[in-house]
Formats: sequence, C-alpha cells, structure tokens
Amino acid sequence: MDFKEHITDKLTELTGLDRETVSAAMETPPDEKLGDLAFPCFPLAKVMRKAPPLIAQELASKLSADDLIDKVDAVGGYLNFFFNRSVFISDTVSAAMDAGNSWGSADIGRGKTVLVEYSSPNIAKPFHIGHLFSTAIGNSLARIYKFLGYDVQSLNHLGDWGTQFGKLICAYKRWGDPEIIEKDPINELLKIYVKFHEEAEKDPSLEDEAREYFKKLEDGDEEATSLWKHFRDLSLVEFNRVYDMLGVKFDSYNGEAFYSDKMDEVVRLLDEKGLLVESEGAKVVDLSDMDMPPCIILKSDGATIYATRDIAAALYRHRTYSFYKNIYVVGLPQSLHFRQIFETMRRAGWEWSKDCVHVGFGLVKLPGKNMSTRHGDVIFLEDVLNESIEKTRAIIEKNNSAVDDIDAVSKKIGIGAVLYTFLKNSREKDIVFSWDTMLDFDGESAPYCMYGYARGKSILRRAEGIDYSKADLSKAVSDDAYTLVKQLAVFGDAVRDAAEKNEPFYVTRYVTNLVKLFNKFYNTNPIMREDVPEDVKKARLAIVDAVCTVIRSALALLGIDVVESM
RNA sequence: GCACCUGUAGCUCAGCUGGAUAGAGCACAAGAUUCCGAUUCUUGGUGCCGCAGGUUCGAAUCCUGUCAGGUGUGCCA
Repeated sequence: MDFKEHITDKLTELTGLDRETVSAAMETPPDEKLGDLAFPCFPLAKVMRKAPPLIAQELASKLSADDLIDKVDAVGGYLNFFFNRSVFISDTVSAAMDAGNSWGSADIGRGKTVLVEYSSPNIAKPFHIGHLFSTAIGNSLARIYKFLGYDVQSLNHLGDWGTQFGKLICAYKRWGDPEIIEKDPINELLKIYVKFHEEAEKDPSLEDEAREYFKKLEDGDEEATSLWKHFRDLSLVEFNRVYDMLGVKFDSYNGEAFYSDKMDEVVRLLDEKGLLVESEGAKVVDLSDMDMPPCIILKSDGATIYATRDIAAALYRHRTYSFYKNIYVVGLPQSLHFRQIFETMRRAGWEWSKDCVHVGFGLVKLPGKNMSTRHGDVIFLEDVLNESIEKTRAIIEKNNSAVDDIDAVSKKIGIGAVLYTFLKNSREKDIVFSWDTMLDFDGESAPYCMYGYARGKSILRRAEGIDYSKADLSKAVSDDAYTLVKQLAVFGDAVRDAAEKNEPFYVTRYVTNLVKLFNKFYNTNPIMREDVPEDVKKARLAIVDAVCTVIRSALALLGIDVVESM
C-alpha cells in the first residue's frame, strides 16, 4: 500500500482539487518530528479566502487516523501526516526482500535505447586522472539507465584520428626506438610527442612535416597506416588494463577514424538544406542569431573538422540504434561545440537532434596549473589507483582484519575510494587534484559505505541458520529502524532522479545516507546479542538483510564493488 | 567584447521546478564499546547564502543589474 497515494486520495476528495495538483504539492517535512509527509495549504488560501493555518486546522479536523495513518497535525500552514510505523516498516522491508537485487529498479526504459559516449581517450596519450571523470560518470550513467530497463550502449569514441597522428609519426620516425616503445608504449610515445612540441618551437618546419604525414595517413599510405594501427593497438592494450581494473566495458570502440569516411555525406546533406555558407574560405553554418559563432563544416583547405566528424557520428548512431537518448559525457569546456552541432543538426531537419544531450563535467586541475599532455604535466590514472590500493592494504594490515583475500579486497576498496571522490559531488564542479583528498578514507567515502555493508554481512553470517524470511517486522519498530526503512523506501526515487538529471551523485548521496542511518541503527538496536528476544532478532535481521542488498545495488550503480569483509 | 559555468560554515560541498529554525563531511573539542568487527556511534557551533534592487503572503532558490573566479569564443579535439 502506498502511503502517499492513500493520503493524496483523501485530500483530493476533501479539497476538491485535482489529484495531480495535490500529489505534486506534497512534500517531506524538514524534520522527521514534524511528520512523514506534509501538505502545504498556502496555495489554497487564495481559492478559499482563508488564512493557511485556518485551512490546515479545518482539514485536520476532517481527517481521522486509519490503518495507515497514525495522526494528522496542523502546524502553521502545513498539514502533517504521520504514518503507521509498524505497517510502513513491514510493507517496505518485505517488499524490498521480495524484490532483492531488483529493488529500486524499473522498466520505464523497456524498448528504448540509450547511448552513452564516455571515456574517449586519445590514442598514444596517457590515460590520466582527468579521463576518470568521464569514465566514472559515463559508466555509472550506463549502469543507472540499465537498472531502469533501458537498452544501453556504451560507446568509447576514441581519439584515434587527426593531425596529432601526423606529429606522432613524424616524432616516431625521428626519435622513436621500437624496442623501448614495445616495453612501455604510452610513456615512450608521450615522451616523443612532448619532444616534438619542444623541437617544433625551435623549428616550425616540423609542423609542416607533421601535416604531410597526416595527409599521407588520410590518403591511405601504407607505412603511415601501419604505424597508426600499431599505435592504436598498443594503446588499447594499456587502456584495457585500466578498464579492467575499473570494471568498465564498452560495446563499441568506434572512434574518430571510424567516421572519417562518413563525412562527405554530411557535407552534402547540409549543403542540400542550404545551411552552408562560404566565409573566409571555409564552409560554415551561420548561428549568429543564436549568439553563437558559426559551426565550421569544411576548413578553408577543404578538409573536414571535428564538428563534421561528430555530426557524422550522430547521424550514424541515429541510423544504427534509433536511440531514445544520445548522451555525450564530455568535459564542460566543449559545451559550445555541442550546442553548435546540435543546433546545426536541428536546422538540418533532424528532429532526433533533440534527444542528443551533452553531459558536461568540470576540470581536474593540478594545484596551480592545468593538466597538459603537451608539457607532460599529467597524473596517470593507474598510479592513482595503485596508490589507493596500497594505502588500503596498509590499513587492513594495521588493523589485523580477518580478510580472506587481501589483494582482492584492497583492490576493490582502493579503486572504489577513487571512483567515489569523482562521483560524490555534482559533476560540474572542478576538482583540484590532491593526493590527500583523493586518498581520504574518512567520513563520506567509499570505504565508509563498504564498511557498513561488511558489518551488516558480518551480522548476517552470525545469524546463519536463523530463518527471518517471515519475521514479524512490527517487532522491529524504533525511531532509528523507522528512519532507516524510510530511506530504504526511496532508493528508486534516487535512481530516477540520477537518470533524469544525468547526475550519478544522487545515488552516491543516497547510499551514503543509507549507510549513515544503518550505522546508527545497529549501534542503537542490538541484533545478535543474547538478550534480544527471538522475534525482535528476526525482525531486525530482515532489515539488515534488505539494507545490505540495497547498499550493494546502489554502489554497483556507481561502478563500485562491495566486499564481504574488510 | 560576447557566451556558458561557478560564488552557501575555517576547508570540500549539498540544498536552487520558491515554503516550516539554511544542512553534511573534514578539521577542532569532549564522550561511548561487560561489544553484533572503532574504517563505528553520540554531543558540541560557526553563516552580510558574493553585492544591490525587484516579483511574492514567503527568496539561498525566480527576474534585473553588478562584482569576483573559471571555461570557451572560426579553420585542434
């Protein structure tokens, strides 16, 4: 039985308002002592020509307690409802236990395909800490949409094309040593790439040489192509090592190169629509009426540009997947670019362009400077993950914890901790990288959440043999149990909010609060102690079981694995 | 210049489709375990919600202006 619907029904009948209005007006009081659900009477004041507090009192006097509602209070202009705690706990916990891993999930996405483009590192460049932002958010969104029943395709739009490959080939031919590169590909390639930029400052003719190499690559020159493929293969091996650590999987690695032969059509289509105008030798789409600079489609030398490529990719995805949503998890600095290409696609008459959405995120900065691949100022993601894993291991060893497999456990906690710091705040905030905050396991953190889960599982292990599946949940009623179960009930809301806003951190906050309440619960409500009556024990165990399941589900949506003990 | 983002406690941030005394974590201080594992829990208090106007019964939240920081701004991605 849904408490909110029940109350909405009653109020709808009483006020004569339509159901939607009543339901939308309902809110949760700021303090639990005030009640579980509130109906503000302010909007009624105009219609009824009475003061809100008076209306609240009148309504309160006409409402009586029933099976679901314990009490109705008028406080100021608010009408506050108190649920029957026993019924609420029983209903919620048994529903959650029945649902198990699917608690909080939905099927609102059935038959709809959501594309999530994320991570998208550049070939032959290091996978640095900045890439984790896109990877963490994208992976989490993919999992969240799946949980809601959508068919999700994870797309890794690799940066595997463009003039930087000309530079790389140029640098390789001058300074590359195949043996060293074989051993440590990305570092070596980065080294010669940085060297290229240093040398090019002294000798600008290098840039021309690089352009020529890229031209060769575009023309299908055999040597250039085989080098390109070699770089790409080496890079993917390294990237996959990191993706494996993070538990990230993609359905497609079609990058920029894949679309390089699909752009002529885009140019033709845009031209047919009469969108292309000549400007300073280039072909552009004029967007000045939208306060935007023009979207360049063909450069003055006739070559295509990334806008063209991205439009070609969007068109390809529309044809291939007929998507419900096409999400780009790409840094905020590119928001103008996306506004331009989305608008261009809209003008091309592609109504599906409205389903394309740029999910931006802030910068990861180093104290005092920005990360720059060109200057080699980067922090490797793998180093951060390994550092975090080592720190975790040290803590476990110090605590002498009884852990079966310290390697696996340290890995899950260490990586979870790093992921958590990227998913704990709204994505548009910049992050200033610091080893201290990255490895801060105190307070709101992945280890905190994982510890709560491990404690819960520890209690359940002690309870082996006790059948609490048919426990009388009314025996578990207490303030802390009630608050906890209320949080249990709103998991699905948090997931839906996260999807609607494309903000994984709603789930992060949700699970952190759940764990907080759970810690309090088992601190104040003893479970396996001897003096706890059997029926109370069973009821509390049922709650612990349901909570553990939800902690695991929620963390999984963030890409974080739980551990049974730590 | 123009566009977008940000400005809330000492620090890092929630809250922003207007609503009841503005909340967390960190840091700081004091306490709790005859224990179901202390990576736990409890208790402490701090805010010109950048500033100024406006709309409203009511504004951290909406509108306008303004200041500060960041990002972007035609042939890189």
